[in-house]
Amino acid sequence: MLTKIYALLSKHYGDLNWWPAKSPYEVMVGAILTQNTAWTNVEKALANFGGKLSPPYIAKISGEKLSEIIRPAGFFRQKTVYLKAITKWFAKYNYSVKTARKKSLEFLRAELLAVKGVGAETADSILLYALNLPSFVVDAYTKRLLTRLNITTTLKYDELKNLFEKALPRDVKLYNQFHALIVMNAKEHCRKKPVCVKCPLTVICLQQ
DNA sequence: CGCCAGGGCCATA
DNA sequence: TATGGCCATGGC
Repeated sequence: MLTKIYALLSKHYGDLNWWPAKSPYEVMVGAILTQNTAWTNVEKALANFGGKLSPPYIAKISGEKLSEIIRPAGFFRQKTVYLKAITKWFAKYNYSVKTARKKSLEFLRAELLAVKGVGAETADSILLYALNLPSFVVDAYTKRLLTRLNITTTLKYDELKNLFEKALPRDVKLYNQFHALIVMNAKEHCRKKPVCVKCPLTVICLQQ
């Protein structure tokens, strides 16, 4: 079923090439800023950096200034702490993705989960979209899709993640594209309507 | 005006 | 383990 969903979405939307960011570090920052927050607000916060967004900059800037910059993204006090924390983690690898990738996916995931402000989804987003490692990302859109298609309603994060990873080839490009497709599809269609007329998944919806 | 958005932390039972 | 309160802005 998941394979079919992927095929339908991919055929309809084509290659999306996520994540919308200029650098791996910007992916990390975006992943934290978008926690329970509309992406449009994240864009405002990112724009406030005025092109100065970099690990050393975040490392040295004061919490007060950082809070002002990211204010539009909401939850700015905690996210200030989180950004400092993820940057401190990245410093262990000299702010280098190449260096970080010398460690295993499992090791890095455990490290990320130990960072304050980094939960399962944020960790997987960073692993997949910043470090290019095959860790499937489950988010609110993913859960909503599976619910809408009556596939599952009760599975927890790791269970959902395993569901996808067992059903699909362990491939970074595929994980990247699939999650991007789910987000794209979710943003394009009303989340509450059970019937999606113009949705590429209509074929599946009508089987319910 | 109320609802919600690409979560996660923490206290409590 | 599993709920619930909390965090905050901006679009609709």
